[in-house]
Formats: sequence, structure tokens, C-alpha cells
Amino acid sequence: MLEKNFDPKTAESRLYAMWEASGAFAPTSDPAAEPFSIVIPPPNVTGSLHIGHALNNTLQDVLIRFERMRGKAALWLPGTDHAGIATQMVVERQLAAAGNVSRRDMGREDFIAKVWEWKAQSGGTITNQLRRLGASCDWSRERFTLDDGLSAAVRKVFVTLHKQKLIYRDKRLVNWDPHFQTAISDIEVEQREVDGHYWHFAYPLEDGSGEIVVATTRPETMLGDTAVAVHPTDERYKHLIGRAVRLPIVGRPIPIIADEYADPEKGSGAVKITPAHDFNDYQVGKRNNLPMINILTDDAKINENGPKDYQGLDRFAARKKVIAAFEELGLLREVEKTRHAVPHGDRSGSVIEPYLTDQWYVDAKTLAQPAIKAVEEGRTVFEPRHWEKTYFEWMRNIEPWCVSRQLWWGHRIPAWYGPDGKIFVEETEAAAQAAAREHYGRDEPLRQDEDVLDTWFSSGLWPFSTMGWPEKTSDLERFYPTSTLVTGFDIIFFWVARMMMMGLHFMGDVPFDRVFINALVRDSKGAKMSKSKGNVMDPLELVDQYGADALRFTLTAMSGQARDIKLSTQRIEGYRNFGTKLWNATRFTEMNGCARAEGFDPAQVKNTLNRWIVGETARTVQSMTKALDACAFDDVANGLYRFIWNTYCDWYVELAKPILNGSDEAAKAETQATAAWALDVILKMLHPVMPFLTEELWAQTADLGAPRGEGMLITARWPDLAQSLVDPAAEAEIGLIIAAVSEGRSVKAELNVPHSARPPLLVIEATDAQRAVFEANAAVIAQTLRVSELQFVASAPEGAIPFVVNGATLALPVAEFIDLAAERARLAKEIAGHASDIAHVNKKLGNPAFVANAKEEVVEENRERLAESEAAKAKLEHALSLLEAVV
RNA sequence: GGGCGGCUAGCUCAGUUGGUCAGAGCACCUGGUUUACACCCAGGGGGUCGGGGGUUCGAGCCCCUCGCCGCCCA
Repeated sequence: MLEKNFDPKTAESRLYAMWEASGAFAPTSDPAAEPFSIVIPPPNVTGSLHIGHALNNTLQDVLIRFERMRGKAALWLPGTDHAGIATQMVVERQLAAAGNVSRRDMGREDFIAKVWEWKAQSGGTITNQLRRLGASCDWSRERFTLDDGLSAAVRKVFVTLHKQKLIYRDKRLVNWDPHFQTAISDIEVEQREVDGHYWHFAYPLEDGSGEIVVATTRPETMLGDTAVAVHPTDERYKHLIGRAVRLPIVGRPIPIIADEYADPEKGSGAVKITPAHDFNDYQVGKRNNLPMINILTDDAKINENGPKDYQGLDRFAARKKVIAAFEELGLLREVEKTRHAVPHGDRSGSVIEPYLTDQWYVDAKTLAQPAIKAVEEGRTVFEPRHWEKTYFEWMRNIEPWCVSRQLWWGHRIPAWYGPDGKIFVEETEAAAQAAAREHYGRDEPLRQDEDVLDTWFSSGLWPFSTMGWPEKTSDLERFYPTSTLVTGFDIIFFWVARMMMMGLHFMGDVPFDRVFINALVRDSKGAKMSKSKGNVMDPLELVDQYGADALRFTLTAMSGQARDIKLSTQRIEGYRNFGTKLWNATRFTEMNGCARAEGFDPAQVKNTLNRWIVGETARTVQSMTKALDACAFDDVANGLYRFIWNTYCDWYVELAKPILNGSDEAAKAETQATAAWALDVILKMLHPVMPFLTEELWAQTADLGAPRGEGMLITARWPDLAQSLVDPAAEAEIGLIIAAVSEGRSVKAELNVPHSARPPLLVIEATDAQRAVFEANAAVIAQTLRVSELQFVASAPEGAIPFVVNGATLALPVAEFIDLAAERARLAKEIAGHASDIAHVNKKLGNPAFVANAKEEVVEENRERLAESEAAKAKLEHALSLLEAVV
């Protein structure tokens, strides 16, 4: 006998260990099986599971378990990302907290050793947390972006792109993070609106004949100004073009140039140009061949190009000093408050400096073209579809991708420099040396590039590097392109787009057929979860509290088309209850001898109730299969919830009770078998979403009746039930019973008939078919509706309360219990309901245009509806008149 | 400034091609020792589908417009 409740705490780890040990997570080796593959979005190797991971991985697991049960060779390939900047940051912070020397003092090799140490220590955390969730990844194929195979793939890709001139070295402005002292890519920059000022500075004309006023939010950059620009058509300044101003503080003469970048509407119409420290100014500088003077050091202090007394000053201190100097010189014309966007590093949070450096760039524009085309042609489809717009928007305006990082934790760039600066890009040092020997005619000492690659460079290769590329492996052959990628919209640019470009370029095919973009999980008020806000929900705590299945079901149910999910524990609790409900339904069937019958064929079932549940089950299987195919996760969860709770438990089990307690042994045996059969189907359908509870129930019911011969539920076959199992006659019959019982209950409750009262149910008017149904099901109806019996009478006795069900008139003789006023009110309400319906339909049918234009079946439908409402209303009005007569 | 998404019951959200589409869960109210389940059962109240206009015989669903809210990119 089943315990009263499912105990996730003890069952989950036991079941997971059983699955893993059985090898169920690996794709079947059956060569005939259709492949279905997913690569996991690799979490940071040293990270821990947050609620977003829980959602993302639950959905992947739902798909994988579904396809696995369908008999496909289902591969969910797991792994982790070295997460360059994030991980390096964590380790640096740890070193600092422990009072250790900084990484620079420590040296590259020792520092990297420290990071590997940290990886060894914490690297298993997140994968173990995924296990707690129930993720059925094939751990035998687990990869890490810095493992040997993936590193080889990275080098191969870099070298190949370089040879194809799709990777190049260039000196240009980059987004420089002074905190980490590295370049970062455009998308790692966050624009934040902050309060600031416009300082209006007067630059005196060189000949002393006047001044020109420029405004800036970043005064310190004036130390690197190399021009003042005005619009070529700006009459105010036309005469000044070609002349010069003397840059205050610095004393350098700089030209006044004409450039359309200067906006005559803004400020004075003149703008200072600092080509080495502003992206717009950089373009102006290039157009006008201006000198580019870098005034900053790597850590954003004024360098040797600044005036002596500014050198070594931090950028913000320099700003103050510049302002003070202008004030002193009498050249500060105005200070205007403003709000403006300031770039910040997404990891460091520090203000980003546009900074002139040598970096490696990927020609993203070229690589993007096939990636755009692939989505246009539908070779990769986004779900929900509208995310394609976001993807296109970015891809069509893509800029060169800066891939070098001045970090230590990552893939070292496979480029070596000769003594004269000549660059050799090769997969190995030996190859580089060979190339150098060839070039110089002798061995020369080479120095490897100090930089590492952007983390996203290696994750961009993930769908094929994890499968063994560049080797021609059987996994690549079988599982690439992958079937579905499940990820968040926040990394469409970072990751999805890069995988598309790399996959198409190196594999000649898209990396995935479908990209499902999952929502962002927020707190119950809709706020983004963050440590600083203290509103973080830890998925592991939720698993401890409610069980993994409840959390999984909740996340699945809330995964609609919306962009975010507002998660509340109340909801999780509700779905935990749902699991308990199913548990208890199983317990009930077990108590009532429900067991699988040898050779049970749902198509051969005789009893109407059983025929009905067979049909409902078949219908549900079909809709669930369809929904899972479409990644309609909310439909999956809601459909299962409704079928299991509202159909199977509320009606099938309730209506089956009299049979199970009755004396018709044949009907009883059939019901026991059918109940057990339907439950098995339920367990299968629910398994992808609630794997633990269902597997446990599967095991606990394994010995009841005929053996299933299917092994564990995780690898059992997904049900395939034909539409022909739906029996319209059974549906009509059970539908009538349900309607009669529901309506009868409603009447009793509204009239406050005491719970203990057992009046008979009177059948007054009904078609022959309906009468037959009532006769055949009198016992069930009596028990379920709690009436003494069913009586078939010609007319309602005085004081009986009539109600109309599917056109049939029934009544409950409960006059002695009820309050006439309450009954009058009830009847009046019912009548009013019908009256408004009649008015509504009459208006439609009275409109000749409607009858002429609407589809025939729609018109017919309305006519039927009108007839039904009118009949019901007439009956109730009659009842009301009788009631009035009594009073 | 450009783009995207949202605005449906107190709350969180479903509503496929316009025609029982006004729904679900939670919350709320009433009643319940109905031998599976109080993590339960039965019943009930509650919305002019953000405002306005249009197309149509008919609009929560299509078009226009306005208003908020959120996100992304400049």
C-alpha cells in the first residue's frame, strides 16, 4: 500500500541514481532511432544554479524526456563554460579577501593554477544541482569549454578564420574596462542613465580675436582634443573654418574644422573633438586626418601625453582639476545639469573608456550574412517567432567583434610575434616556429600573444565542438544540427547569433533547427531577482521545500509566450498539491484492486464510463503530444492538470466508485483494468514534467496485475492512442450525467438544502435516449448527487424545485427545506440569464445581413441556441408561476 | 530617437484562422467527518477585455490613433 504522501526528499536522489546508473540518459544506440539533440547552454563552471537555470533546464528536460519516450535517440549534451571574465573576477576577489597578493604580483602561471584549483573545488556544484532538478543529461558526454578537445577546436577556428581574413588585428577604439584592464565587446557594455553636467568651455582663438564655446560631459578629455568642429553650413562659424584655437591648459593650437557631425542645434553648434576617447570623435578624426592623442593609461589615469601636473591623476580627479582650471582662467561659461547615458562594464560596473588599442577582430558582417539568410529561409526557427526580429535587427547592423581580452583565464590567442613584430597565427607553437623559420630563413625567438579570447568565442562553437569537431565523429554525423536550443533572450546576441555564424561557417549547416526563447523569471511582483534586492528565490531551497516536481511543473505551467514569469511560492504549493492529488488517486485505485489486465485493449471496453475515460485519455494524449511538439509548455501543464484532476479524479474515479463497490463483477473487473490502464497513460504523459513522482508511482504499481514489460518509466514508450477510441455516444451519456449532477448540486447548494437531506431526483421531461441514460445510471447519479433514488414522474409535484439539463427537466422535491424567497431568486436569476441570451441571439438572427453573410453552420448554431434557451426559459417561468401560486 | 513586448476578474495569466471566448489557477465568500486526498470535496460572487475611432452582418482577436508600463538598441 502506498504511503499517504509522496516524499520527495528520500525518493528524488534514489530515483536519480537509478536512472543515471541504468544508462537511460544516453541516447539509444538503435541506429534506426531518429535523433533528437539539445546542447545545454553551458552555465559558468564555478557558478551555482539560480532560478533562471531551473526554468531553462526544466524545459530542456521536458523535451528530452518526451522525445526519449517517443523512441528517439535523445541526446542532451551537458557541460560548463569557463566564463573568462566572471570566473577570473571571482578568484581575484577571493585572493583579495584572503589577503593574498594581486594576480599581477602573483604572475600568470600561478594565478591560472589558482583558478583551476577553484574550478576543481567548485566545478561540480552546478552539475550536481542540475541533478537535483532531475535533468536527464548524458553526463558521459559532459564537456568544458577549456578542455583539450574544445581548446583544439578554438585554435582551429581562430587560425582558419585568420587565414580566410575573417579575423584580423586592428588598432581602433575599443570599449576599455579600466577595472579589469581589458577590452570588452559592444554588447558587454551597458548604457546607464545618470545625472551629469554639460560644462561649457570657451576656447580662445589663436590670434586672440575671440573665442569659441564648446560643451562636454567629460571635461578631462579636452586634454586630448585635436580639433573643434562646426557644421559646414553654420553661418555663425563659417569664417572661422581653417583657423585655430589655442587649447587651454595644454596650450596646443588645434584647428577649427568643418564636419557634419557638429549639430548646429546643439549647444553653441561647435563641438570639441577628441578622436582617441570618443567613438563619434574617432570617426571625425579619421575623416579629417586628425592626430589621435591618447591621454589615458590602462587604469584610466592621465598618461605622459597630458600636462605634467595632470599625469598620474585618476580620470575623475583630472575632471575636477580641468574644471577648476577653466574657472580660474575665466573660461568656464556655463554649467548645465543633464541626464545622459554613460557606458558601464556589465561585469565590473565601472565606467567604460573608449580607448585606442590593438585588438583582434572577427569580421562579423561577413559571417552574419549566411546566418541572416538561414533564419529568413526558416532553416532555423525562433519560438516565439517574434524574437527573429530582435535577431535580424542586430545581425543586420552588426559591427566587428572584438574577441581579444587582456585577461588570463581563457583560450590564449594562437598568435606568435617575431622579433620584428611579424605575426604568425598557427594552431601550435611548433607550427608557428616552423612558419617563422620559413619566413626568416632561420629560427627566431617567438613571443605568444598575451591575450585570451572572449568567452563567447568558444561558446559560439559549442554545438559542434562538444561533439568532437574538428574530428569527423559519429556524434557530429548523428546529432548535428541539433534539434532545439532552449535559452534566454538576453543572450540572443552574445550566444545564439555567434553559434549561428560559426555553425554555418564551419559545419556548413545551422546549429539548430529551432530556438526556443524562454522567459525571464522574476519575483512575484515582477522585479528582476538580484542579490542586492534580496528577492532571490533559490531553486534548491524550493526543491527542498516542495520537491523538484512541483518546481518543474510550476515553471512549465508559467512558460507562455510572455517575456517574464512572476514566480510565487503559492503557485508552487498549488502544483505540489497537484502531485499529491495524483498520488492519492493512485492510492485509491490500489485500494480498490485496480490492476493491469493481461491483454487489455482499450478499444474493447464495454462499460460506458470506461469507454468515456478511454476516449478522454486518447484525446489528452493527442493534445499533449501536439503541445510538446510545439513547445507549448503552458498548454502541456494546464492540459495535464485539468485532465488528471478535473476529469480523472473528479469524475471518472467518483463515477467509478459505485461500480467498484457494486456486484456487477464483469463491470467491476473492467473498471479496475481501465482505471489502471488510464493511470499508466497518465504517468507517462506527466513524466516529462514530473519525473520523480511519476517514476515512483510507476515503480510502486509495477506489481499490480499484468507486468508492463516496459522497464523504468523514463524509457517507457510514449502513448499513442487513436482518435477512434473517442466514443461520441459515451461522451454524450457521461456528459449528461455530469451535467445533471452538477446542476443538481448547484440547486441544492443555492437553496441551502441540508447536507444530510436525501430527496429523490425526479425526472420529469426527457427524450427517450436521456431517460434511458438516467435509468441505466440511477445508482451512480444517486450516490454522486446524494439523492435517495431517481423517480420518473409525469409532472413536478407541488413545491418541487425544477431545473433544466440539456433540455431535460429534472426536479428535486425539497420544499420543506427551502426558503421560498431563495428559490424565487434562483429562478429569477436563471430566467434572466436565459432572457439575455435570447435577446442577444435574437438580435443576431433578426439581422438579415447576418443570416445572409454568416456561415450556414454559424447561423444554425445560433438557431439551436435560441430554441434551447427559449425552452429552458419557458420551463423555469412555468415553475416560477407555480411557486407564486403556492404563496 | 529607433525597435520590440505588454495593458483581459482582487492577483498571476490563457484566449489558435474574427462567430457559446469572456476562461484557468490563486485569493475571497458559503457549506461539508462523502472510509484516495483538508496538500481535500461541493457551491458561489467578481471583468463595458487600457481610452477613442474604423473595417465587418459580427472584434478581446484585424486597421488607425492616443495613453500608460517594461525591455532592447542608439
